[in-house]
Amino acid sequence: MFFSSELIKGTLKTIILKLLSENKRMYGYEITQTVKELTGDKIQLTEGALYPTLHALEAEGLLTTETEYIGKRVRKYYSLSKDGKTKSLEKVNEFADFISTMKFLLDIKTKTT
Amino acid sequence: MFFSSELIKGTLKTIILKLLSENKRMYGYEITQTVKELTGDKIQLTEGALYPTLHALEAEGLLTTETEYIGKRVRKYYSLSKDGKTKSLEKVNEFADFISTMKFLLDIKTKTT
DNA sequence: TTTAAATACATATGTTTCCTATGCATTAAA
DNA sequence: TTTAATGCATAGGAAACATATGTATTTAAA
Repeated sequence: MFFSSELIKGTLKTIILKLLSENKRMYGYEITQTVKELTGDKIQLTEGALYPTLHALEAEGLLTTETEYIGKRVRKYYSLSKDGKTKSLEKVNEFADFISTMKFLLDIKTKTT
Repeated sequence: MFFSSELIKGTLKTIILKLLSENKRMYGYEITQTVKELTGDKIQLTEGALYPTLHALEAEGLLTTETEYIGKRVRKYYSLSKDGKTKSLEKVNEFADFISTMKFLLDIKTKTT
C-alpha cells in the first residue's frame, strides 16, 4: 500500500460501495484492479482485506451475489441491494464530511482547479 | 465520536503532531478540548486513545515532555522534537495526498469557496 | 456544605479492521 | 514449461482505537 495502511482503514467499505453504485456488478478481482488503476497504484487492496469485507457486506444485506463460470474458473459478481444503495450514499457523504473536517483541522489548502 | 470511528483510525498521530506544530507545547487534556472545539464536537478524542498515543510518540522520539504542577495537580506538557517537526509535515502531506486520492476515487465535489 | 462536573493523568482489556501468509485452481504468456 | 496473471478463500496476527476502570484535584452547583 502506497499510503501508510492505517489511513485506508475505515474507507474500504466506502470504496467498495461507491464502485458498485457506479457499475451494477463487479467481481472481487475486478475491484482490486479498478481501484489500482483509478488511484495510480497508490491504493492496492489486498485479497486478505477485500474478500472478508465483501462477505461482511453481503452478510449485512448490502450486497447480493451471482456466481458465473468463465470457462472452468468461477467468478463471483457482487451488486448493491436496495439497502446497499442507500448505505453507499450515506458512506460517501460521511466521508466527504470527514475530509472537510480534517482539512480544516489540519489547515490543508486545496488547489482550486 | 461523531464520525463512525473507523474513519478516525490512522489520523490521530497526524492530528496531534499538527496541533503541536502550531502550539509549541500542549498537555493531553488541552489537546482533546482543542480538537473538540475546532471540529464542533465532531471529533472527540478519548483518553484511552490519546494517552497511549502520546506515550508512543514520545517513545519514537517525536515528542519531548515537561511536567509542571498547577497547584497540586500534575500537568504534562508535550512539545515536538526536531524529528517530530519533520514528521508532522510528512504526516500532514501524506494525509493531504490521501484525501486528494480518495476524493477522486469517490468522485466527491468540493465547494470552491 | 456536600455533591456533581470538570480537570488531569494513566492503563488493562476488548473489538474492529486490515495485513500476511497460505492454499487451491485455471489461463495466458514467456 | 514455468512464471505471471486471474480468481476465489480463510487462518492467524498486528495495529489502532474504544470501553471501562482507577486515582486525584479543583470548581461550580445544589
